[in-house]
Amino acid sequence: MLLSKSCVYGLRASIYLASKSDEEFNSIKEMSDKLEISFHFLTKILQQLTAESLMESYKGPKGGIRLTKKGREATLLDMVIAIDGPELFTQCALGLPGCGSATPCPLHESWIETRASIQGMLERTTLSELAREGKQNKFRLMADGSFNWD
Amino acid sequence: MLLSKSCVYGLRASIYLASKSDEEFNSIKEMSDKLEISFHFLTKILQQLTAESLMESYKGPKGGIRLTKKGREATLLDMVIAIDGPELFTQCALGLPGCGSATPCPLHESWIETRASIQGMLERTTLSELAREGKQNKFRLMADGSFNWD
DNA sequence: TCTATTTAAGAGTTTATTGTCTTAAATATA
DNA sequence: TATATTTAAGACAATAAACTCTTAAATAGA
Ligand code: FES
Ligand code: FES
Repeated sequence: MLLSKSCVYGLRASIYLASKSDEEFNSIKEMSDKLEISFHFLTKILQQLTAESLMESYKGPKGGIRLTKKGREATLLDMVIAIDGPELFTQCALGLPGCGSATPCPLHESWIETRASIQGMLERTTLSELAREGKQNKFRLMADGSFNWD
Repeated sequence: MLLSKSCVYGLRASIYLASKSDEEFNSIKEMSDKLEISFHFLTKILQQLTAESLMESYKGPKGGIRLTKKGREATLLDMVIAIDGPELFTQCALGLPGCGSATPCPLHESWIETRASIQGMLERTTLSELAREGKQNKFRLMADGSFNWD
């Protein structure tokens, strides 16, 4: 799979949050219910993102999580790298250490091009854009189309 | 990672075999030594490929493995699908079931395009080509450049 | 035929990923 | 201040991926 499950969950949550008001803290429990993601697992992933200042959380009643300014302006690539790390965009397609034109493997030329196209696609896409389009076109954010963008 | 380790090992072995004579059976032990891949693990991966008629093996002294005609004409995509399955090229980037334009997620349009570019890159590249170029340019097939194409 | 060699097959182990559960810390509100 | 609510943190469990080991089957060559 291109992205880990953690990453995919993190992206879905990010898009969810991007579709919400900037100020309000959103309950993780409610989000995990709506997106059908394990609550505790999602919490851990979001903690990674708060550690990277892409989100911020607030404890207690009325508490929850929201995107920071940085997070709202972030691209999918930023989120992916925060969760899965940059390896996908730096590593050799054949898993050899030190991918580079100095010591290319047979796939190198093709791969750096394809890799750049993956990266470019993630870089071009901002969370707010995605959330806006998702809301507008009622794209789904969970298995069945039952997700409600409000 | 884009491809599983099994897949990457399988690809490296496939390129290795493509650089060898069509008729001779190549010792898996020798190949696993040269490519620095666990012998038993590699054997299992190659068994998958023989099951798909991309390779054929022969037991006993002077035994080994070689590409079939089908295997020699195969593209990287064929090898990848034989080992990792077609999921990478059919599944939703957000892991939602049933990726398709009928029930798109917010990433769908971008992803099918990028996915096609990955597939295209693997499809364009045949094993024999890769082996020929690798041999010619002494591209590396293992960690250090010490691999010898003969 | 006997032995050594090599792949096949399957059980078992280790490690990483994914997911669950419990307890602690913060905080709003009664 | 006491309680309920919510995230934080870490231990724990289940599953999957990666890797190892053992035994069986095929076969070349002595
Ligand atoms: S060295 Fe293999 S892709 Fe760059
Ligand atoms: S439905 Fe998500 S990528 Fe197609």
